[in-house]
Amino acid sequence: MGRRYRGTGRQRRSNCPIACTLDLVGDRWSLLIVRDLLLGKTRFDEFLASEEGIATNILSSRLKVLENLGFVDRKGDDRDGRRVQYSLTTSGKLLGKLVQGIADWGLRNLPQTTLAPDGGK
Amino acid sequence: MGRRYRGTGRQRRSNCPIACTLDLVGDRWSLLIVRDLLLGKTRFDEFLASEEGIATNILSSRLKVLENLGFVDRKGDDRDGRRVQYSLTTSGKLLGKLVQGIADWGLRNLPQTTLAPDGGK
DNA sequence: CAGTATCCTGAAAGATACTG
DNA sequence: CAGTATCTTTCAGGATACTG
Repeated sequence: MGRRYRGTGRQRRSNCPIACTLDLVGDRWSLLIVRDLLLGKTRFDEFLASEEGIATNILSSRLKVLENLGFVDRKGDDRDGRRVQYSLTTSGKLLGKLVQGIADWGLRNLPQTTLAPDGGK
Repeated sequence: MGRRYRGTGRQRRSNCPIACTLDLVGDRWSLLIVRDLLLGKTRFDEFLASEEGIATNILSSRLKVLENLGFVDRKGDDRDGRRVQYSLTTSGKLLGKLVQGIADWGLRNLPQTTLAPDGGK
């Protein structure tokens, strides 16, 4: 139950908005989860199924961080633990815009990058 | 003299433009160097002086990667090793646009982030 | 000034087994 | 289905000394 406000738990290196963003969500997985949410995925298993292959413990941890940061909303049907749904908050959608910017840049500037052939699922 | 095309040397996890971008420049330091270049810094020592405190070996390594990726140009006065100048290539400036997008997002969405008080140097 | 070369450590990630 | 709990590994990053 360790209290950690920020992202991957790193210390904030400076007040630079770029450095802070990196310290918050600049890890290997967070933005890919945001991507999946943008694509309409809502469930734990769907994130797990993405081709990059995140581990369950990492996914769980990142979802909690994103929730704590106010980017992700978790709707839990808690007595039936099988209907949990994740979605982007308003704030998370703004982060999603940034993720889309990254996608746009990647598509234009990195050879052999393509949008997911599964069309979002 | 190990040959590594990509960024931090990670394997490409997928063809997703977001994942590839992260694998390429999604580490703790690369985009901060791009930031410094945007701010007009050109010399090794200037990057070292940034408040986040990058180590010499990491800086050296990242500059090489960014150069190999075509984002950074190194103008070396090689017999006088004291006049090396780094700058963004055309391609690097496009990456710079992405970095600015991150800065904008950070400024709007992360409390207590501010632009560098040193005004770019 | 602009790096290289080592050594070392911690934390992030990965693998796996298990649970309500 | 949606996680938790461990254990292990790796490797990116940090510290430091040295060099042309």
